[in-house]
Amino acid sequence: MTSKQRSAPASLATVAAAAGVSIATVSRIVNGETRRASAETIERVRKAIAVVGYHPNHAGRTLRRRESRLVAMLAPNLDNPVMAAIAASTEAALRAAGYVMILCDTHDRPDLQDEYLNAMRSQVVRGYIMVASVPSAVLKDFVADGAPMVFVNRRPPFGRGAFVGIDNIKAGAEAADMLWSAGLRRCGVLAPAQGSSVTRDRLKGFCNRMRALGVTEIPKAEAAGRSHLEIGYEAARQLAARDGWLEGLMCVSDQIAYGAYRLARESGILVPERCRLVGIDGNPLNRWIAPWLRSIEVKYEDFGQPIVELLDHVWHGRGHAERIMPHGEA
Amino acid sequence: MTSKQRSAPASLATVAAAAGVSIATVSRIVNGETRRASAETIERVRKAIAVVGYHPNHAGRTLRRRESRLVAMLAPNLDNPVMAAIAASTEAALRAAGYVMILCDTHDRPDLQDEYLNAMRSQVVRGYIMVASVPSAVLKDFVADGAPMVFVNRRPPFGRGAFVGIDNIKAGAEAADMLWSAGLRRCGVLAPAQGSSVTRDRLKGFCNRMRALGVTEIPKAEAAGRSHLEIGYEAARQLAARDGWLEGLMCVSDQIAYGAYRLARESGILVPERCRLVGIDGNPLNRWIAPWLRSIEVKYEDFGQPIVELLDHVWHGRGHAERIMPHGEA
DNA sequence: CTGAAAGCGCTTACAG
DNA sequence: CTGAAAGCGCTTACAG
Repeated sequence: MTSKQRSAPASLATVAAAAGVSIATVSRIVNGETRRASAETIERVRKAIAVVGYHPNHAGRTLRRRESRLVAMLAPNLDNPVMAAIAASTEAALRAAGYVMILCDTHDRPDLQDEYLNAMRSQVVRGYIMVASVPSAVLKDFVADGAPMVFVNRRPPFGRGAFVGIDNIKAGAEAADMLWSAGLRRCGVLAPAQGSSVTRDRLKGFCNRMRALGVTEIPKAEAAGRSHLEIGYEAARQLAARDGWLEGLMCVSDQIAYGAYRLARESGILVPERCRLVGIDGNPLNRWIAPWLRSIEVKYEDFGQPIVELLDHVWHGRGHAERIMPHGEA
Repeated sequence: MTSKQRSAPASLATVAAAAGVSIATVSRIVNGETRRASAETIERVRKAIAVVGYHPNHAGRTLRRRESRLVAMLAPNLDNPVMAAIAASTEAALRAAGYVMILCDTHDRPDLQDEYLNAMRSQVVRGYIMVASVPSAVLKDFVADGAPMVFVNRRPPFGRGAFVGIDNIKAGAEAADMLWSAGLRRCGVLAPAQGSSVTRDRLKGFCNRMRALGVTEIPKAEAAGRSHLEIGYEAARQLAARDGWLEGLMCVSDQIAYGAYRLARESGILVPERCRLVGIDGNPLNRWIAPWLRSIEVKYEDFGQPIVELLDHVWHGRGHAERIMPHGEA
């Protein structure tokens, strides 16, 4: 109701002039420094703010305070549902704490990660949330500098750092149990080639458990690809070509299971009757359109809260804590 | 290799002192104002920048220039794959043009949309990309103020504005053709209750085409719910209870089709043999795990480029253009 | 209870 | 080719 067409935006000075007080006073009131200020002045300033249509300019505040309310999240691959769930919940938790999240898509590339880290530093962001980070030169510098960071899913590639994620070894073991308890003995694993620590731990947990159960041979296929969907398809193809269709396949992620499913369907293999698929992640879509998939469920929509808590720890210099999130079957 | 542990970051002044020149000179060189400057000075400054580990502080620049390189995208519901695809492609296009995107999740709520619009203005963002915006008080003010905006998918709720989206009426008509050409005559539609213009147009296009083909009765179910998945499930339930299972169902979005699929499966109805489902959006996941769904494909990953182009138009005062994106069958 | 003043880091006309 | 200076909007010790 107040704004003028494209005129210069109102500043503290505008308000001060309109209210007949100093900008210091306006600043205090804007910032809720209400305890020392006469009720009358407060009222006059509030009115002036409404009249001139004042909105604070964070560039000024950031410059002065040498810190902003911005928090950067760097994540690979926005269209991965796991990332989307983490991003959505973190965004909500940060907003509740009075912060604004900047979401950067690194495409899992070290060069883009570095570009964004630099860009975010230039924005004077207050913290960095690294989801599935990748080793890179600038990241190394940031860690060495003690930049406030929380790592999610993948552990920090350099030194120590706050971390939120699940126990992937345990998750892998439970995937093994799923297949075993269904009576399946000849099972294989599908994974991305040169996977992250997440992949490695899930594989390790699975294989160790299987061996503990007495299974000595665990056929494995690793493939490269632009997405886990393609990786799953290709890895399943390699495995089927080599060992035929096994009774069960443990897929390192649900998306890999989707890829394997497609090949099975195209090959006339019934899932889960002829070949059972087990995944990890618990994509919420499963119960709607992939009822054939059993999966170790991870509640990524619960990650936001602990992520923000750990960031708070780091800000207060309380060291690098960890939050190992629970997971279940689904 | 240069950064010190948590010391104050280097500023232009630091560099200037180290290089023995004025901060004006450093500023020019940092900004590539290289034409007027001796090669020797440039070299000296470059060296000093590396030595002190200088990185620009955008708060200072923004304050001075009264504009930033930040662009805000406000979108409902980050975990909707349609939004994810639009966000990812826009982010890439903006980055290529030298901007940084801030992604805000409005949860389709007017109050959050307003909160974010205000917050983004405080960040001095240079433009606003409103994906599926909702009518709200602050949005109205922004539009009246002539804030640089591009609307995506849903048309601007107030006045005129730049727009990127598809021809939803045509898409609805083509969905009708899909069912008709498969020989199906008794078909219904599933939609969200109180849908947006997108929903209305898709419905309108579908019904008009069906009527043109001689179909007089088009059973329709509209349901409310937290997600299109639930809406699809519930709408299908209502329709089946009222009219039994029809030969075909046109679902206003793929997610609605997923919901309907779940009910069909639970009801022992074979899809697509007994009941054919047609959706709109062309979720890339379909070819992997939902081969039973035919869908009008929209290339949301192509939206980023035109969105940034229109933003550019607006910035240069070239008025409010539109880009109607193509769609196809899939 | 309130204000004058310094200064955060940067850009940019202006002078030389 | 380079620099001194003003000023963007804000916060905050300090003085009163």
